[in-house]
Amino acid sequence: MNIAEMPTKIDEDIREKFRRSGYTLTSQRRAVLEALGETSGHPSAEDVYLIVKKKNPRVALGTVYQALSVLEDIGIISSKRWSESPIRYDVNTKPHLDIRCIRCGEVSEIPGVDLGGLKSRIQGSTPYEVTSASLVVEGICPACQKNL
Amino acid sequence: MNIAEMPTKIDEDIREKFRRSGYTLTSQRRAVLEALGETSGHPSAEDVYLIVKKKNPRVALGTVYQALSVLEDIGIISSKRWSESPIRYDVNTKPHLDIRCIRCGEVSEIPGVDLGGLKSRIQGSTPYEVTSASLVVEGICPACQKNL
DNA sequence: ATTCAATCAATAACCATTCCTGATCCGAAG
DNA sequence: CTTCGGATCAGGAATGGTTATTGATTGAAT
Repeated sequence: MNIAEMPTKIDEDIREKFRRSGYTLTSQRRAVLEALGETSGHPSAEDVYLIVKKKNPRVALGTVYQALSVLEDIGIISSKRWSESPIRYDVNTKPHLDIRCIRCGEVSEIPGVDLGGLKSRIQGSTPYEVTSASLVVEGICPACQKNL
Repeated sequence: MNIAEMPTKIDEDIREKFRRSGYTLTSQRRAVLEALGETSGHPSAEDVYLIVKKKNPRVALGTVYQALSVLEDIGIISSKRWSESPIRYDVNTKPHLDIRCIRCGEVSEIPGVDLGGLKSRIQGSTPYEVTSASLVVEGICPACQKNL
């Protein structure tokens, strides 16, 4: 597998999703997506804005919000909310668990927890039509545990 | 069991929690708590404010927020957050599931779902010290399903 | 009754996010 | 390659829930 192929493959995937959705793949939206891919963590809209601004100082914060909303709408990225924090974005769109440190704010993934059937188990106990069920997890990261 | 005893019993419980916490049980805080008890639903701070205002038009919205924060701090009430909604308050402090209708905003409890061991199961998969794990559930209520 | 900290009412400030407007871009059709 | 119209953009104002500030008021312990 040629490493140089990867970006092209990803591009094809993304282009396809944009085409099907009717949205246009603009340079700003591509820049937002790239910024999201560059960060190891789970950045906020503001974080993404600051990264994008380095290469294109003219982008507006509102544009970043709008781009993130479009990217999420077509299923290229996902978002999660915690109290005391702006919305965090993630290139991982598969159902998974993320935990946020209540001291330093860092978010990281928790692998290996089975979330299967959560929504359907809930659906069995309510007359509502369940559209989403997500787990919000908070804690104290190893670094902050040490620094008291 | 004398029905007239109930309010007194509740009062004792609450008085005790206030005394232990060091906060003072003021008329405003009592009014906020009573307002919460009167509503069948899961009111927002604003909802509570409007109810309290009927009997005491001089209370300030900020006072309601502060009272709710104190009541939650000492474990008399609980709160939950959904996107697209202000924080909702509840006199039920036991772990339980609530679902919010994404059409009309109504919140109601989902009984009969076992949440046991959720936190500890997560704790087993992360080096973080897990402090909270809560489920945010959204859906469409029966009434809104009918009205298209 | 007095006192001092806690609480209050009123209002300003905050912050993440959304909305608005006129300018700009971009792709489809000639 | 040009034209055209709708989508998108930059910049900035507006929004809405919540928190912070301040001087006045309350109330529990002397």
